[in-house]
Amino acid sequence: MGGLEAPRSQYRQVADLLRDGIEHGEYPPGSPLPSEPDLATRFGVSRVTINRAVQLLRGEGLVRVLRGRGTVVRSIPAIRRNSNRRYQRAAREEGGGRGAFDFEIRRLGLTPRTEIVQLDAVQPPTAAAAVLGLEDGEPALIRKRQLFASDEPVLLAASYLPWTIAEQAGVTTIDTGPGGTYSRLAEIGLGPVRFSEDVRARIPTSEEESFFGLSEAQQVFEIVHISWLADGRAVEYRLDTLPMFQWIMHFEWNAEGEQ
Amino acid sequence: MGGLEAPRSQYRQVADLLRDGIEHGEYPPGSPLPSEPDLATRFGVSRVTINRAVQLLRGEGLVRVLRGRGTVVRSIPAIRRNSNRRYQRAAREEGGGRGAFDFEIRRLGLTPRTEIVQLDAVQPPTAAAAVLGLEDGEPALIRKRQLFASDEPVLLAASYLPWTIAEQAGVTTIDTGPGGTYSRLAEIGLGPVRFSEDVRARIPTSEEESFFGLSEAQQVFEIVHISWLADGRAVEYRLDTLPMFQWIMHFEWNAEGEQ
DNA sequence: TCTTATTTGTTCGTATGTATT
DNA sequence: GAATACATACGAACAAATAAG
Repeated sequence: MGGLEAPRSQYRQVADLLRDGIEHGEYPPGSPLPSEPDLATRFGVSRVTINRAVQLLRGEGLVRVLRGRGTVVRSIPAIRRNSNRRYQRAAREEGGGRGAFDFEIRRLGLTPRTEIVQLDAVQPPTAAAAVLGLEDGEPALIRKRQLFASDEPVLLAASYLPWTIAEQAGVTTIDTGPGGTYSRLAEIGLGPVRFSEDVRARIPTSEEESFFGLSEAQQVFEIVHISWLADGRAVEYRLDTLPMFQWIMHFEWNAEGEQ
Repeated sequence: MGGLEAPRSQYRQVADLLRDGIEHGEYPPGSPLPSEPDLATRFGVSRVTINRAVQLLRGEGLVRVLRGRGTVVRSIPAIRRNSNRRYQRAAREEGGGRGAFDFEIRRLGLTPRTEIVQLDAVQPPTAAAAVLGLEDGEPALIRKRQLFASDEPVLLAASYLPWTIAEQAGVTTIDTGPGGTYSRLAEIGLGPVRFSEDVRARIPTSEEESFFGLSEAQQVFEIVHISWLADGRAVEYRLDTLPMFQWIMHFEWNAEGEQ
């Protein structure tokens, strides 16, 4: 046995102890945990039990496990995603950054970075096509981005716009100018007036798993963001994927009526 | 080995097969999965491997595991939580129910049920006291509820109101009347005009674990809901806890300005 | 109530595979 | 290639919860 008691399973007790160690500074952010054989000897349990405990911490986002190298304590604090503020012009343009993401990250003293991994005319997924009112065969602009906070991957975003609108607004290039896509849309009279978001949790795709360094037991937030025009049409369909432990989502709205 | 191939681990392949079986009707909602020894023989793997696969499905909310009895396929579909609609008077009063929760559940053809487990004057948690502007020692009304959809536990809610306001509004009793607490608050001129919600994922408390039937690896949504008055004061601090797989959260808001 | 069979939960020792240094 | 570190898998065993008698 080795000192660990019965009512709570050993791997959960080990996880509790390691969690305490992380929160109390014994294992500071960025530092490695002892190796699993080490911990097994230290706690007097088998390595399988240690591994299971570490999987729990991994699921909580407390550690990042690097196969062949070791396990390190994560260092990026939770990022507050202000859904309302994100889509106000002031927030998009402030600080010279290209959007509210930059602001959210810099506020934490971290360095934001955005990589565009795809910028193309494509056949949109059926869900996106339906929302955007695209006929069969009508193309859409896809803008797929990877976003980082101090080199930690924190967000995957895939945005779809009707190609004709994207071309007219001049947002088919990498740099969409000050204020980004929304400001260009506003300039041609197609600025969205209302937004909706659907948030759910799901298991990551294998692409997301490797990008975020997730285990298969961890889940991600999936946010379906839709930008609406005054006449009820949608101009943008966007799919955001976020590691759950990395974000706090903030929403605000007024009480009655249709706002 | 037994027919399962290398690049993807066996327990994940087993999970994939079981997931397919559930989605394709081989194991319909409410039906039991074969026992773990059975599945071990069937797939030609050890029972530990089967157990691990089932834990994955459990984490996704596809099955409910009952120790000593077996594993059954869950039957409650994802519930759409419309944060905006929830706090409109029409939604609160419609259908004769006592709130938007009833509506959301009935829409799915399920039977809503609410149990009040605590209704008291208490010292609020520090976070709640700070938001509500309560001095040290000032009491708050706590209204703690368990909510069910066709007897499946789907939501835990703990709401805090300043006691003096709660008494004045007449909401210190179990039945708060048509439209609920918000309608009573409105009647004394303290109807909230704005709401905010902070959504994050965290591991469940042991209370939540047993109430929702979660494993330790599953997480829950925690929603901090605050109801604001026109003068910037808060009248309500509420903590909602939801099993992640059970809900889709919907938000809507207008584009510019302070709305 | 007690007993027994069934079912899931946990743990170990051992072994092998894969990734990194 | 060798050493180190994490990932997966098996067989075996026991614990804990449940159900049937």
